[in-house]
Amino acid sequence: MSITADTLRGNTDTIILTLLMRKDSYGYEINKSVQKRTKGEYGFKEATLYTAFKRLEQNGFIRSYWGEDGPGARRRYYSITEAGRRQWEESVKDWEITRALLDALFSVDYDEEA
Amino acid sequence: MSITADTLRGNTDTIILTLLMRKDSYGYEINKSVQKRTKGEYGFKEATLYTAFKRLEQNGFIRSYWGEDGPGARRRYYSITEAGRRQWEESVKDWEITRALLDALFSVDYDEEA
DNA sequence: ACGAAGTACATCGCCTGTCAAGGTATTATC
DNA sequence: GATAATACCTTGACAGGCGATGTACTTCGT
Repeated sequence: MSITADTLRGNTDTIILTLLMRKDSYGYEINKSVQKRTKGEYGFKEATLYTAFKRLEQNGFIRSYWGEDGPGARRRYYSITEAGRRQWEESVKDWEITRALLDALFSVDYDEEA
Repeated sequence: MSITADTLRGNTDTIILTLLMRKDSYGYEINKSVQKRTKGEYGFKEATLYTAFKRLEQNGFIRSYWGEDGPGARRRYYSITEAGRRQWEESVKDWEITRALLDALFSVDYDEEA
């Protein structure tokens, strides 16, 4: 696993929730959105993605339904729940805290006597 | 595991390297420094800390030696190697990239059509 | 003198998220 | 009719974090 992916670990769920805040979506599309937002620098491995959906649904943060039969392969759509929105709020706050912690911990200019 | 700890996962090694860039140190002291820098918000679990030392030493990023016998319990000191410094540079660059990725991925204001 | 708390190191075994590898099915393109 | 793209899913292994536990020495309060 690359270092980037390791730092991203555990944020998969929040990334998915962020995209579902916008609109209902399905696995393949969500992954394309991630790739677009990161200019191709990051994308989920499929196994990671579908494990995350399962976890999120089990936790009650998302709900799923099969898309209408149109042309193309069948799609399982996901929508975020109220609990999911609350979880998202918390996770983003948490990210901001963690980001500040790591910025401090990676600083070589820190004054130990402060 | 708290969300914070999960995001921090994989950054343990870099945190340790950062502190060793400053001066040689030992487990207990390193952990105290982490707590000080994060104003008590974060600290390693001992098991995490000592596994990290092992990993870092096996990778050639740090070297260890027993401290002079003084009063108090014996201490195993660690010093960062040249390879460790290079690794640190890379990891911090990586953190900056990942930080930007997550900031983008957690944004609800992102323009999908951009 | 004695017990508690602090300093300091170390290991074992479990848990969790990631991912390589494999599989299924449909549609579009050449 | 083959190839690529779309779309979903599962299994098993791996790696890092951590709870629990153990060792040993020192300091401090009473």
